Amino acid sequence: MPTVTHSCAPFPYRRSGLTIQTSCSLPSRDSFANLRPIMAYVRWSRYFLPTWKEEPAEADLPSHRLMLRAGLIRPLAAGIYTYLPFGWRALRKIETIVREEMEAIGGAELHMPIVHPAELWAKTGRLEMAGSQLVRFQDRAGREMVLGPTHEEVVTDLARREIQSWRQLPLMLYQIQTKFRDEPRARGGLVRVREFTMKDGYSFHEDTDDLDRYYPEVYRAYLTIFRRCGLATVPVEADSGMMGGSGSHEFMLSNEQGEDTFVLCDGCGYAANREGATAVKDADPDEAPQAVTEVATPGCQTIEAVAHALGVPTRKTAKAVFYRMGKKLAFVVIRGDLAVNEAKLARALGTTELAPATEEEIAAVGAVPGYASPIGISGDGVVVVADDSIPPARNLVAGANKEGFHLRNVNFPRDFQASLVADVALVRDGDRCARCGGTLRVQRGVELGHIFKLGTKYSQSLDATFLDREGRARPLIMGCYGIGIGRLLAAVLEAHHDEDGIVWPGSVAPFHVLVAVLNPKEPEPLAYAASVAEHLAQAGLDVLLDDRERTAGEKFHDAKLLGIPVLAVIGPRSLRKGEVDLERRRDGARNSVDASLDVIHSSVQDLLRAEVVETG
RNA sequence: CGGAGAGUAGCGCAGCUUGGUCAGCGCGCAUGGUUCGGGACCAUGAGGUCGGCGGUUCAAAUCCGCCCUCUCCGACCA
Repeated sequence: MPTVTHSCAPFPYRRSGLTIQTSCSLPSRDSFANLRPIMAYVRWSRYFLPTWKEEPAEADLPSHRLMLRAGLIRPLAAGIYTYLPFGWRALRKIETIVREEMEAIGGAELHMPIVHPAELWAKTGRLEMAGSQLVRFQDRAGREMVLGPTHEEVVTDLARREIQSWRQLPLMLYQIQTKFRDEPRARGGLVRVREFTMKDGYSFHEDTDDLDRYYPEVYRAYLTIFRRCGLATVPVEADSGMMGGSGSHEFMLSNEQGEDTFVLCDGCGYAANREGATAVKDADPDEAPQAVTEVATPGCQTIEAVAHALGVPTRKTAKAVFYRMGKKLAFVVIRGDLAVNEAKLARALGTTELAPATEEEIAAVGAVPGYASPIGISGDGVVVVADDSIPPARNLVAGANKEGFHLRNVNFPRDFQASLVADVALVRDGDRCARCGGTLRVQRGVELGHIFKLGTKYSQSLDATFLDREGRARPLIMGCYGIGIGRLLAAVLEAHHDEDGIVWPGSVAPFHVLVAVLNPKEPEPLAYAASVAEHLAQAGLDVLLDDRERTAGEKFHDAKLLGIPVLAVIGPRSLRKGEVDLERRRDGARNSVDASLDVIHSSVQDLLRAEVVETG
């Protein structure tokens, strides 16, 4: 057997979880049998963990600042990050939790490609729908390709080829994979990025009953995953949006700076994404319709100005809002105190392409911007939509379609008609709950997970069918389930930090213990600290040894910044007394224990057990 | 894509209004020495085409134009 020589690495060249032979020649075949797993610790002096003393100017969110300062990530471009070793460890801890819970509900992990043929996306109609978020390019043969922003198409194509019989169902496939979406606006560090790691799962069922039975299992698994990561999430009813399908929930972490908005009832617990939330619209006491009269309102182009000029509350006005959908114009009439929810409007109109209309487009249908009136508007080019707040309202002030004039006492449907009456209003903080009459609160949050009952949207368009028990070919019933792993990591930091740095929940901490030698230049303390680290690592703990030649102050500050649950301090002061000082990151509690390996080990374990209770 | 802000040494910033000792400060980094339990001290030193291109001028980090990048708000978001 040939001997390959290479330079010897200085001790220790063993990293956690790896088995690296440190001899200078490859071992013989037999010697592999003697290798046993080496649970090694990590020496900071030989690790890559750069920390920053100063706050980065670019970052706003606490999680983003901490990830940069504590050496978890580094930016490459807008919304594109490198995970450094410390951050990658945390990410892998989270992935492990996700894997365990997915396997627990019968999921089988696979790995799908990141590059897809565009043709596949054309078949489901999402090639154009996904629009500019979908990165497209050509391979050398000129074939159109895309970077996968999600994998419904690919997994359904796989199912089409492989699933023929009801006997193969149900099936849950999942992966942890990189996605790329060219977001128009990346923001907030890892909260909203363009390249990201996602756990995406897809279930296949023979009928909707089976999907309905399985869906709650995933729902519960998601709650478990987030709880194990130390996060209390709020499941909210969600809009299934461009995914299609019949039911959907988002799992939100309540956070002031979150990228999403949801509504929570303080009475019955009703929770919904703001896109789909409904609220009671109190109607004013019924009053007799009055005759329409014209009134001069010069310079009053906003509802507030008109209401003020005429001395009426905004809820006694009708607001006109215009959207362009394709070649048509949507003329939305809504009570003046309410705002239009574009997602609801799009759903009511059965369209996905809504854009605010320009003044020219508004004028083209005969309306006067600022004084637009639904009265007398008709024609093929315009669809009048009345919010359901309009029919019960009496004697509203509306535009007169004449520069500088409004109409008093406008009533629906006496004075104008609508093609459609629907709830298209945005829920406001303080609105009353449609279910229990309680008060709705609008909250910002970070969307950590999203689950959908897809139904047959993809199986139909990709012709993924199976033979049912009666021998009939039917499209697969599907569900899909996503978790943003990097965003979950960011959320952990949002929820678990203090002014000094990160405070990891034990379950996802990159290391369990940080062993800090205060005087690593002295051979004996360093050797002793190494033996402590080795001992703890052999016991199965993830250990980082701070053997850098830094002042004690720097080490203590870095320890707080990194947020490793337990800090073991080895310095001359305690060593003289035959002790080691242990400090818990969560509350700063300190105690000195006898400097024997076993005592240190059991003391550390005690502290870590307390962590599990607190976060589990 | 709209609105706002910012690009000067690895990080944080000053200098720009009023063009000319204006290539600076703090931290970090390197070397030597002193320190050594909560971000120490002294000395010496390395490091920047001032985001890019063009223009004005005797002279541009500084004035003008175009472009690029980054951040925040909004639009958008399976």
